[in-house]
Amino acid sequence: MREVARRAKVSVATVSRALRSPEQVSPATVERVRRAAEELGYVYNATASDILRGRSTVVGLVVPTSSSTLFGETIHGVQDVTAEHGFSVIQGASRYDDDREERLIASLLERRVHALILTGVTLRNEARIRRLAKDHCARIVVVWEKPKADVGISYVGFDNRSAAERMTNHLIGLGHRRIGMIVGPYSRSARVKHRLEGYRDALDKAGLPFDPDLVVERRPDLLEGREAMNSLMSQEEPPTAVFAASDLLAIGALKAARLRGLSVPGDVSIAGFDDMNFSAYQDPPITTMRVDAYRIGQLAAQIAVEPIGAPVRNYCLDCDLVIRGSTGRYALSGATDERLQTREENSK
Amino acid sequence: MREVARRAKVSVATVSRALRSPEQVSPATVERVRRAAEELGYVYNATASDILRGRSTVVGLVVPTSSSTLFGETIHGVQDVTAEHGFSVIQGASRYDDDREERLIASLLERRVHALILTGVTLRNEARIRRLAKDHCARIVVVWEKPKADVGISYVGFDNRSAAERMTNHLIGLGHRRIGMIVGPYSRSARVKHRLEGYRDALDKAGLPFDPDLVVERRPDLLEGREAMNSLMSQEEPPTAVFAASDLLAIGALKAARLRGLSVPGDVSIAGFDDMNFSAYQDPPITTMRVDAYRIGQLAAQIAVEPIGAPVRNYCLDCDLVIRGSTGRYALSGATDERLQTREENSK
DNA sequence: CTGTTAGCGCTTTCAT
DNA sequence: ATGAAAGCGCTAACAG
Repeated sequence: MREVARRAKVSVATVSRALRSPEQVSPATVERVRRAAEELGYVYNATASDILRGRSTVVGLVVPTSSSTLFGETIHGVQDVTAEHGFSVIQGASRYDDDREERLIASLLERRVHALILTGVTLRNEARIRRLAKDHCARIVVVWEKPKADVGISYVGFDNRSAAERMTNHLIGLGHRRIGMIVGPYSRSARVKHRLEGYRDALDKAGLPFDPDLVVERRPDLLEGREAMNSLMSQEEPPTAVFAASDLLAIGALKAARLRGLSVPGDVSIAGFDDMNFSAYQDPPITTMRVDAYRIGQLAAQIAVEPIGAPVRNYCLDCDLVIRGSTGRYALSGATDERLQTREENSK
Repeated sequence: MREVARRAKVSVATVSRALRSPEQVSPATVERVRRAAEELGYVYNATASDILRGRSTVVGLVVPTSSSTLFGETIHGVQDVTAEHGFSVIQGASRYDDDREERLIASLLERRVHALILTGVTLRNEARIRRLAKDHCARIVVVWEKPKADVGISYVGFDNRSAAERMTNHLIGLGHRRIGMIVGPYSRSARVKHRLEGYRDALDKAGLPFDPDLVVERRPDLLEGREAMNSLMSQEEPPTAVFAASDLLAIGALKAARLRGLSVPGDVSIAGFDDMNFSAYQDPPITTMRVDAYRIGQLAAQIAVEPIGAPVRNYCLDCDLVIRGSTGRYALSGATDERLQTREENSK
């Protein structure tokens, strides 16, 4: 900038003004400065500006994994809105690891992010986050989850408990009485814990017994879904329907069913959660709970870019039950056997 | 920091030293400073440090989309390696849009990133990037692509052309003579263009005619894959095998085949590219070309964190042909008809 | 309209 | 081992 000033024969202050608020400077000077900057290949230093003005135009975003089409939509939502406001996004993936998440948050704070968008709150980090919010040094937004109402933190989420209850009710309504559940790490993530609670509530209200053997906790990925399904279906009295708390697990479960020669939904129904883009493309397409991941990102970013003192905001979004081919009535067996055989021929 | 200094009754310089290089300070003072910092809830400001030292510990990463399990792996690779070196990652998604990409790169440069990791080079931005590399203001790494050798830019990629040629040869080897191709935006992305070239080369070498009607250009997503397949199979003389230049397109194509009552690979073979985690979970599992996306990210990050003056480095990785159930010999029809019918019953 | 000056939070000589 | 002072690239307040 100094060089630009010298070349344009003005002071650095004028250069700054010409570039950032041209209306304060005479057109001729603006033009001269612009040309000088151009010729020297000068690029503005946003960091220096931030530091001087004691603010920051970066937001930090922590997701469980970057390798998910779902959180990817949230990321896009965040990027689109922040970009409009001239913010950049530093992103990190916790990979479902507490230590990594902690290090990530620490490094984001050292970068002096204006806001922190966190996907969920782990039990371990909850206290810490609350302290951060207190210190008012950064805005905090929790997404994909609706924390207990009294926390005083902004969030953009939906009611995981009631959504899971609705899905379970769908299966109960189809006549299923033994319903298995495959869940992510509920001991770590409130989001997942609430889904499990919704499942239990639905069973309770329908007067069905809760059988802990029917609940399997796994890391949310395809292979784990497959293994979980195998372990469920190997039981003495296997479930007739399985509710996977994420579509990733559901797709894995579907694969396991296929390899075992089970027809879906003829022999066993499978339901997912999230409505990932892939879910409609499975065979059969997967019944799931649609969540507007992009919208979550947009709203979170809107909250994030507000000034530090702005009020806490909460959005609780709706989600939609999307009924597709992977769930069906219990016990219309009979024709199943024959279908089963050809099925095995078809699949690898 | 000033406050910490006051509380510990030392100068700011000592605070800095005590925190960053404790060996230069007496243990007692270090302890006093540490405690003071703790009590005041002081957090280090990495940005200020960067600006003073005239360097930067942030790298910029531009991917086509954040919503892809594949680029997600690359992102993880980058994050893991950069984190080890104390760098943060500002990430953006171009969404296959030139303007957005340009704005993104501009904003990253204003943040004074130490390095820029770019997924591919668009024709439009190639000149610009070359200029950036010349200016030596940031390290540039191109990933997922092997640019023309003479460019003088670091890259971590693989030979898209020869990989596509191998896949096409696989199909030819199975007896296919009419092979369709569904490609991403090859007019924009060299990566995609090379895949198309590989396909053509394979046809040429096998003495098969190139029929432009058999090549469909689409945005790489599921729905477009489905539509592309429909348009290919509606032709008067449809292909007996389809090579989709990404697994996303292949999965979409598979869905289209299913809905049309076509058996895969009985009636038509489908091959993909990338080996996304979902591909093995389709029915039938998809034959594809495996790319080590995580490794690409790791290597790119290693190059990125090197000092500005460090040499240009190039890595050309291998990829593996993974043969699964979606490709098969041409013309073993006959049994197909009957299979077809049950298939229609099964799928929704 | 433009220049001068002070200073953001930190690190690094250079003294002591 | 510690402190004083200069300065990174930029902007805001104040003068002119």
